[in-house]
Amino acid sequence: MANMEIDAIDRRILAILQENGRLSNQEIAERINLSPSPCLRRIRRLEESGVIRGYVALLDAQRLGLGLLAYVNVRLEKGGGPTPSPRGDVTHADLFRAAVQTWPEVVACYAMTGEMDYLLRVQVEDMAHFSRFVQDQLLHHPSVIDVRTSFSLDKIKETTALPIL
Amino acid sequence: MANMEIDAIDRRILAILQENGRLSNQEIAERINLSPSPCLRRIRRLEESGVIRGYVALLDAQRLGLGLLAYVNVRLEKGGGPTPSPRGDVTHADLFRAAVQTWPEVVACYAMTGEMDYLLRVQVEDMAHFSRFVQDQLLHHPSVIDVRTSFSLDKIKETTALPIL
DNA sequence: CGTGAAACATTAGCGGC
DNA sequence: GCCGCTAATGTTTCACG
Repeated sequence: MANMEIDAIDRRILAILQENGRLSNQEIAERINLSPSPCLRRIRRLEESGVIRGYVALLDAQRLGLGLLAYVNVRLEKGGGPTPSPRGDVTHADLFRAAVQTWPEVVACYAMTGEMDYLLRVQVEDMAHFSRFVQDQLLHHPSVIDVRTSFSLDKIKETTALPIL
Repeated sequence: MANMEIDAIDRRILAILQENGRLSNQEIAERINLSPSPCLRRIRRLEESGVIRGYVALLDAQRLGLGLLAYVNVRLEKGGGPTPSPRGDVTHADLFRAAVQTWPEVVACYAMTGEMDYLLRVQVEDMAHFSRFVQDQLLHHPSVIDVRTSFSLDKIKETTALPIL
């Protein structure tokens, strides 16, 4: 089911769901002028095919005491792991990626083109917490060479909805 | 309702909902050993207070033909707007922020500390589309001085769920 | 906080285009 | 193939103990 046709009606359903993921099937059916059963069949098909990756609630970071958002650029050592082992090497990239999965304050991490190797989105309570994270986790990690941080001063725009229409 | 107490039970509800925003109230109530009505009352309270900002479906960008993700650092002109007007000025920042809202390919934008003024997350079909966006929109904008782009090579981690437990 | 009943939503089966 | 109807099942919601 990796490949599937997505027609204009599917796109309208997706546009609605990525703005409000809890609308009832009936409500969605009404908005696209379809009866509930074919509408539901389409939604299930989009879910099972993986076009819809899932449904989530979005929370307010401020109100949960996570008021500090940072983007951190990380550069790693090149080549094999920290113990230069024979072959079938664990690379620095492998080690770093595994570590990232265990750090809860890192909510996103991408391998990037350009000067730096990785871009991390880090969501924490305050500067004290962030400082501890950088000192004790990031800079402490054997694969990390260099770290450059920018802090978010203001959120101009932020949406999980993709421009599909 | 800006300030409200969030106890351990609320946090467990939030942790569940930010992983699966379509679970039925009954299912959530079971998982936290509560009966459906107080559970629903808590959820409604969290929604109305704004701790839960909303519910969304997350879509697969690849399967929707939006396979290219870029982070773009933007630097703006300093001071008042492009027509150096008397006072009560429209600043370059104001102009740029308004433009950002109208660009669908920009799914996120933050004002940042550091060398560059803004960080944009841009989601597009391919390099051709991205190139058009930079040339025709970004560089064409009168407030923009400088633009530096990095492209995502690999998604190591990405979650909308905040580390609240 | 929990119970229960009414209102509402989801889902599978079937006939028609 | 895809749509829309109906009927059974399951879920949400609210008044009340």
